[in-house]
Amino acid sequence: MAKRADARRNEQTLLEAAAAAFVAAGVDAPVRDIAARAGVGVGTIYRHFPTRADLVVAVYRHQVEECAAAGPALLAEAASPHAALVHWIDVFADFLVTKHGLAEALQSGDATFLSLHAYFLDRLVPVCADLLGAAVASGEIKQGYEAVEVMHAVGNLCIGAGRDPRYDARRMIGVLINGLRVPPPAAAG
Amino acid sequence: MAKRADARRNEQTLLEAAAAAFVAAGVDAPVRDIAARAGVGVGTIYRHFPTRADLVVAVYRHQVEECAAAGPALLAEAASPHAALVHWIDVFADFLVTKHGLAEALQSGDATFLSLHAYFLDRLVPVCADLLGAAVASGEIKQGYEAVEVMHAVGNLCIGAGRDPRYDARRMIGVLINGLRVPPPAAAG
DNA sequence: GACGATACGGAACATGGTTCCGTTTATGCC
DNA sequence: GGCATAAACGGAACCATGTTCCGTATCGTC
Repeated sequence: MAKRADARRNEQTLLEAAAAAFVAAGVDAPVRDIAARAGVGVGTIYRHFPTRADLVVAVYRHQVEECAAAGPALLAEAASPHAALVHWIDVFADFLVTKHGLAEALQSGDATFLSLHAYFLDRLVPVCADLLGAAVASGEIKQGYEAVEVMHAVGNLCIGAGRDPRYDARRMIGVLINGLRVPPPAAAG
Repeated sequence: MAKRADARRNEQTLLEAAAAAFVAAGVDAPVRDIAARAGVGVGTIYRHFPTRADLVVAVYRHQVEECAAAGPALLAEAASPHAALVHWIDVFADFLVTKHGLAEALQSGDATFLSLHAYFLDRLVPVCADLLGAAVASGEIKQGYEAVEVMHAVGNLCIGAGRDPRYDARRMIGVLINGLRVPPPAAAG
């Protein structure tokens, strides 16, 4: 038999409650808070989403998929592979920066978030690898850098964005990507 | 009256126990563990080090001071301000990378570590600012970047070092710093 | 409407930080 | 040395949070 109707309803309610809680308190929002928002018991959360990572992935799956889909699209549209790469990384960084605590969770090393990390990598590293490869092939980016390390670095640079007004994650990501260019790089300010 | 002798002894014991616990379990080592290592009650820890940040700062103070002192020394010795900057950042990154969980704690945003963050910034940002300023003055580094953001970025890039063998924090820091060079940058591999 | 499978709720448990206070110990004084 | 006092100690108790478990309620079917 398929899932029961109430279960399906609860799963949806939970996703909305979790999304709201994540906005309000970050992806570490207490389980009890999420349960309370959804009007269910904590047991119900664990039944639908055995680990916190499952819940986070479920909440952000759409956006991760959009980000993944944006890669080939940008490569097709943009003026150059390098431009596509820069733009895509901007999309990726936007996503991380606007999700309170997500960048931290991704890199926390906390076992709770291991499968979250894995999902992001599985889904986005191949996309990034294509962009990076194209930019290398076009002679704009140095070869020898792996997509996974670039993603890791960009993800790291997103940490703390919005906490300290003196730190602009996108600006530093720009510096990093500039450091990947083959000389001479654009004299970006 | 000065501090009691047993108190002084305990403080020392605690510092050693904490250092050992930090090596074994990272800077988030449970308070009870540290207390057990030192053979004291948890209350004793809180009396000597009201916040976890105080304890961490006490444990690493020497090394932070050494790092701060290395700045002017490198500037005096190195072939160029840029070389001094690169070398100093390497020293700083080494420090963070070898202290399990320290980079994460610094950027966690957790209130527990706020004063730790503040101590690092107070102590090291001015040093970095001097190096950066010298490298800008010598025409090797683009102007317009603040020491605090560079430090923040470098600290961020140290997160996860040693957890994923595919990620080499120093390599990515190298890319970042290369991105700060005035064109043309060295064609570093 | 009754029955079995499914799902639910929330108490109970585990873990880790933090507080508090009764007890112990060091120190200065006689 | 013995005592009074302040300082310091230990660890139980408390709080917050994640996680498990099972008695109860609900759904879907016959």
